Amino acid sequence: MIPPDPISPDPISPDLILPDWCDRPSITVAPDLIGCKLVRQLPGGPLIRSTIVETEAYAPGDPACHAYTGKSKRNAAMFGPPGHSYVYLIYGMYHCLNVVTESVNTGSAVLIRGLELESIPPHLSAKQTAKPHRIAAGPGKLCRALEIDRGLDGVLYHPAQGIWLEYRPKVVKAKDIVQTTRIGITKAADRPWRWYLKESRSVSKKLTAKR
DNA sequence: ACAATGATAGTT
DNA sequence: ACTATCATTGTA
Repeated sequence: MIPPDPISPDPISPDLILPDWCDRPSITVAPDLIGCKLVRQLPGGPLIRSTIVETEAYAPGDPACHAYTGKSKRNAAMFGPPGHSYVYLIYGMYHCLNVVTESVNTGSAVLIRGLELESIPPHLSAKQTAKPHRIAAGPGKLCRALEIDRGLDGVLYHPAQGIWLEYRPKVVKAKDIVQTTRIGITKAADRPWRWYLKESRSVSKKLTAKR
């Protein structure tokens, strides 16, 4: 299918994840994104390549989903075409990055919660001393590391936008992925719509909070 | 356990 | 206009 954007057709890049692949239920796309690459080209800065190690699905009819009560200024991108971003500000200080799933006007997305950076970019080298593998462990932290804010809300995942997705470079087996309940929500907290790479040290939290 | 910090959505 | 809430994080 053709991306509904006025973006010039890109050179043959078989690794690039396109909107059509995201046009499926978030509960299917979320585990499929584990092991895929998120790449960020900072404007006038470094190229940051990373592996997605933790995701959560937010679905139509899901009380925890921002789209649950309908379209608004904040969540408009969720109702847009798949394969685009949805970025929002949370707690007044952190941003969260999503991949919009399913067709226009559906209102579903996958929250990216953890990234493993392939290397530490220069602008983060000061923080490198502590725990480099934790720099993008958590939805707020990864947006800070990749300089993602609402300016990137609703853009197509594509090199031309400075942010894109690539397919898994190698197979990820089901037994290497853990499925648990989602973090930080009160509504529909029992739905097991969070996935993470078992072996990764860049997962925000390994176990779901009890009680 | 809790403060930081501001936009959002629902209520007067 | 007012206010409770919030898909978080770092520090105590």
